[in-house]
Amino acid sequence: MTIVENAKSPCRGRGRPPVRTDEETRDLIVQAARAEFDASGYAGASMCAVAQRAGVSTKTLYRIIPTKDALFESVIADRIGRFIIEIDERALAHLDIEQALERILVAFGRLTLDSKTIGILRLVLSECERFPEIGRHFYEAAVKRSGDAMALWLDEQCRKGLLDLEDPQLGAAMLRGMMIMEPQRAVMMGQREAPEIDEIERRAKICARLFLNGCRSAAA
Amino acid sequence: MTIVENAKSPCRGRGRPPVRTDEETRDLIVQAARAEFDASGYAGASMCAVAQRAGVSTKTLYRIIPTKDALFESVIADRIGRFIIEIDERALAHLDIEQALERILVAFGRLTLDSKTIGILRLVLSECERFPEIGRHFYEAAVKRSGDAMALWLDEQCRKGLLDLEDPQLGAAMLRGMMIMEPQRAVMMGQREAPEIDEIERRAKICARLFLNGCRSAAA
DNA sequence: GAATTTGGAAAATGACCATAGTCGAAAATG
DNA sequence: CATTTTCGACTATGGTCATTTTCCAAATTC
Repeated sequence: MTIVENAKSPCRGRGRPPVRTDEETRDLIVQAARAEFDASGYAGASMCAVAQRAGVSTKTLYRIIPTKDALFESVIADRIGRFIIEIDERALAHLDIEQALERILVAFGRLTLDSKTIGILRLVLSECERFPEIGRHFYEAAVKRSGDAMALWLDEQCRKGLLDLEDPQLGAAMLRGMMIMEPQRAVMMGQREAPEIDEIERRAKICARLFLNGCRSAAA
Repeated sequence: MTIVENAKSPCRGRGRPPVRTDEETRDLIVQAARAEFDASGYAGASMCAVAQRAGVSTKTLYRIIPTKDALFESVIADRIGRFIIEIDERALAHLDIEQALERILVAFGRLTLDSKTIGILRLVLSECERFPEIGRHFYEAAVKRSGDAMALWLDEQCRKGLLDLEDPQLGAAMLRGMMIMEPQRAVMMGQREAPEIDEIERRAKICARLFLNGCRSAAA
């Protein structure tokens, strides 16, 4: 008695079969919307342009995602998972502390200095007044989570006696700032291209050394 | 034979005297526009709302500032002078290097962690795709100039042998990042209030110590 | 082929906006 | 009071946009 089936099950229904599943269409739309919002901001983006970019009609667009607000939120939600940096203790175990921190900073830099990431960040910053939920969600899921991961690692190094830090959260915040603020801001303002991997590595090396020296000396 | 007088000289003209000078009206409008753009972004702001906030008619608004673009540029231009940090060598001369750096960081923090400053920064970041001139101008006049001032000071300390830095520009960038990125971003995302002066001072102290220790140790 | 279902193209709707222009009430001079 | 000037209230125009609706050409089953 399964009256309700998957709406898109392939072999039922008499009419014209769907070109794509709604899932796929949804993806197309969200990708298109990301590009459009990125180029024009929330208020400047046009639903019509999104539909064109996605290659669907506005009718389909509105069937899948019913309002512009919902579309914007979908775009952010779709990307938010990519803003988290994982720190894998075991992969770093065989490295000395400076090399390990370098690795962590490189991972963080690759993530946050990527031009797509910066595009989303700009969107969030621009619109978080209009969509406080998005600001909060992004901050919790991306900024805070990366910070916590770093702080946890720093705290562990302290417990191992390799480091002396009063406040690992603050230390993590400073590390992130010294690593990415300047280049990220320059990219966001259109004053330079996103840095290549070798620049990120160079920067990470200098940051790691300066930071660790700063802490070790403080301990002495 | 002075035929052309000041357009608003108080005692000529037979008709109704102007309520304000055009200068004053212009100020009113720019202030109102700052609030409106800040609240709604460029595309979302309405000229009508700006006029209402300023308490003038749209006619007057357009007489003083002829287009929305020009208004936006006026808002940014009006504020851009406030984003520059001056470093007064003589005022710092009697301090040791750590105290001096602390002072510099406090000045920089007060400037860049102020909620009005952050509002303008958000505007610039949001709209610098639409107004590349604004992005460039802001970057040159604010970001770069502050950075240069700091780098110059750092370089001088190196020459005095108090510091060992390969790249003072990079050092200045890192200092700024560690000092302000995290709190500035949290404020911009609406996740906290702008920090009070004592928090800024605490942060400056920690930054200065960590940074100087980092550099000195690198020299040893 | 008839019935049925899909989704694109295009137009319709109702709102808001930048910008320009008209009108007239107020306030000063002579 | 007549004249002159300022400026706000109101209206108009041409445009864009989000959202809805209509119409229709496939594509599939029976």
